[in-house]
Amino acid sequence: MDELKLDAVVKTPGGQPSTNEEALEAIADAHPLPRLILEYRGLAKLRSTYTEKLPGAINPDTGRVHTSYHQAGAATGRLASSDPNLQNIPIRTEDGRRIRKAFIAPPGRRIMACDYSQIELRIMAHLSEDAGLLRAFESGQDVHRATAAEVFGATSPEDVTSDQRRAAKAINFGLMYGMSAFGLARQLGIARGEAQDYIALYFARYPGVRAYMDRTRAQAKDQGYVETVFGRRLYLPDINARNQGLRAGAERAAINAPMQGTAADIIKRAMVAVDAWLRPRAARALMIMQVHDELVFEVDADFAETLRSGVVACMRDAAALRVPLVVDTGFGDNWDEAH
DNA sequence: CGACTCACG
DNA sequence: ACGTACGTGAGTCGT
Repeated sequence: MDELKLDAVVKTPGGQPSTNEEALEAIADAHPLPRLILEYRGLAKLRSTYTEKLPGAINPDTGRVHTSYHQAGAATGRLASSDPNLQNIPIRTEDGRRIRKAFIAPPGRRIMACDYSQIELRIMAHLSEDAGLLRAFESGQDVHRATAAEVFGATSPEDVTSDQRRAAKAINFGLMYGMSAFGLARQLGIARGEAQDYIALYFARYPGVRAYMDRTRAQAKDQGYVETVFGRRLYLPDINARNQGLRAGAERAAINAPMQGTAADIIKRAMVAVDAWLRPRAARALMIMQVHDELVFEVDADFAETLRSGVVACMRDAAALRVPLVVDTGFGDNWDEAH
């Protein structure tokens, strides 16, 4: 970067000039090299982590890849997956999806994927009891579109542009992570002041969400922990630290953990229910993977619809919140098609 | 073994 | 004023 006079705009946690995707993207217009490096890195990652590793992970006795799930692997209550990690199989790029297509159903069977729709935002609606958010989910609206209509003042959700919806989606996700105006600005490529305006507008339209977040921070500082809907706690030893960076990090974790943790509780309850439902039907279908808000099955082709209705009921009824839980399902001969 | 990067929700 | 979005696992590189 020195030689080509390209300025680094991002620093690593160690204070060095970063060469990560964001940093290279920022200087890609000044020289052809950054984009070539990104392209190479993306392909090298897919090859070294997946293409060259997964075939060696096939168990010769079963002909399958078996991951390890860790029940207490993540602080929030999520499962973790390792050796190999099957919770980070690519999906976001076309080349990546070629990896996912390699996970196939045996002859005569199909893959079924079932995922919770917007589960963490639904939990935020439940916990905050915010009237606008509850209404959006109760009426089955596209919640990012509804948020965009509120924040950007569209007369109706149909008038929301794709850019407005994208910005609203970033706001919705960012809020659940305890983001700042700076973080939103960076995510959207806009000025800090503009991002701050969006956030202020959001909280004006969804006052229950702001009150909930203030409550959660206060409770964390007071009690030293936050908890999920079902009462499972995450202790936050840094929540009152004098070191501002540590303290701010703990505050963001305090905001996020009840939502991420409740979602983890709910899908685990669903898995127990699915297991019980499936037990007398074990020859017809297997629950084979969990990916945080998704369950994956293999199923006899002629049993697929029966499985779908059984699993959807288990997942939908795993918790009774102030908003409905919605489950999306898909089938395919491979995991990619099932989405 | 730590730092960095990047795959996923 | 300050740093700046949550939670993971794994590959590569340098020490």
